[in-house]
Amino acid sequence: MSLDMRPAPRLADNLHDHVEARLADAGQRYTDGRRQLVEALRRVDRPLTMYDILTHVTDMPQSSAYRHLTVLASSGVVHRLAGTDDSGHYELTDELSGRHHHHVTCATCGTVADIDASSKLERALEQAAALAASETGFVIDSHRIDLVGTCRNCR
Amino acid sequence: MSLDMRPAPRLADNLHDHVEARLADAGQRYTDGRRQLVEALRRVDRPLTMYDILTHVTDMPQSSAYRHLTVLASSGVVHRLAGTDDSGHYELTDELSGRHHHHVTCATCGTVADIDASSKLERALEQAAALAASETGFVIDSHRIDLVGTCRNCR
DNA sequence: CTCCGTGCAAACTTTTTGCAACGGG
DNA sequence: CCCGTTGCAAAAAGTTTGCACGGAG
Repeated sequence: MSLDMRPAPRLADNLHDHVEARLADAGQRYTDGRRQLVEALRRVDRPLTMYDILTHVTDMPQSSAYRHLTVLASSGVVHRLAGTDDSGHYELTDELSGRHHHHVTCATCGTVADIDASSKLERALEQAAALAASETGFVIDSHRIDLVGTCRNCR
Repeated sequence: MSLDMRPAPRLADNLHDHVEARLADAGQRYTDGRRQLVEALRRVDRPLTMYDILTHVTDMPQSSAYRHLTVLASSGVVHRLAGTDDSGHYELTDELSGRHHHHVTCATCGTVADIDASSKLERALEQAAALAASETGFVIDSHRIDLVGTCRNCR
């Protein structure tokens, strides 16, 4: 996991160029399969499960999707989140999507939606991170709020 | 998931009585195996994986542990969290442990530690929850912060 | 006596990996 | 040509379930 020496792209216009550059930094190629996955994650703009992904990217073997996502994750292109159920969810990283955000998970169906981060919230989280560091001895890399609730469909 | 009509025990002195009452409410018995699990979760006082649990509670079949934890979770005695890795972590609920708290996960080894919630943080989270509700149409049940970092052992 | 709880083994879900073939640089 | 990428199938890891027995109420 290398530090980000590259200026953060605030918009996703030239998304694929940035993805390619990140992959190149990690010594990886931006192949067609990987491009399809990035494109799907951009289009849907919501954390997707493997099942969701294979619905949007047909004719890709599951194992290839996992391998691509692993590469994309370690290159800082995508981020994997856990959710309340057992399956992982994938999304473009904050740096590539251009917005820092958090998540809300549906306790019933496991769907994850994004919420944008407010500055007030961020300040509170910074404090929480500092507190946690001093209490637990952890070095905090990142923070994330996960709210749990019930989505429209499950009500 | 029933509402909590029972006064929250602020201390865990009579923990087992409270557990028994919650189970009784759900029409369940407080058997020896279940007691062993609750006792282990109390002793270690940190979210435990199944692997951890079976280390502390020897001579319990894994399937029984899963079944007990499912019962305990649906009775509001334990809570299951996701973490960054693929395996679930279990802990006593806030109501039984007597303290509302959040978590910090080690990105390297997956260990999860607790952090107590400050009132300032809680206020910020309430606001975030309200914002999320209006933006996404979710009804928010609970909130949780998950900080990600590196623990002492992994540095 | 009747269920609930328990153990064992097998099934199921999600994710990872070995191996061989393909193909771009 | 070489090495990274891909597909297929099998394996691994985590969790759930069917079935039968035993013990508590």
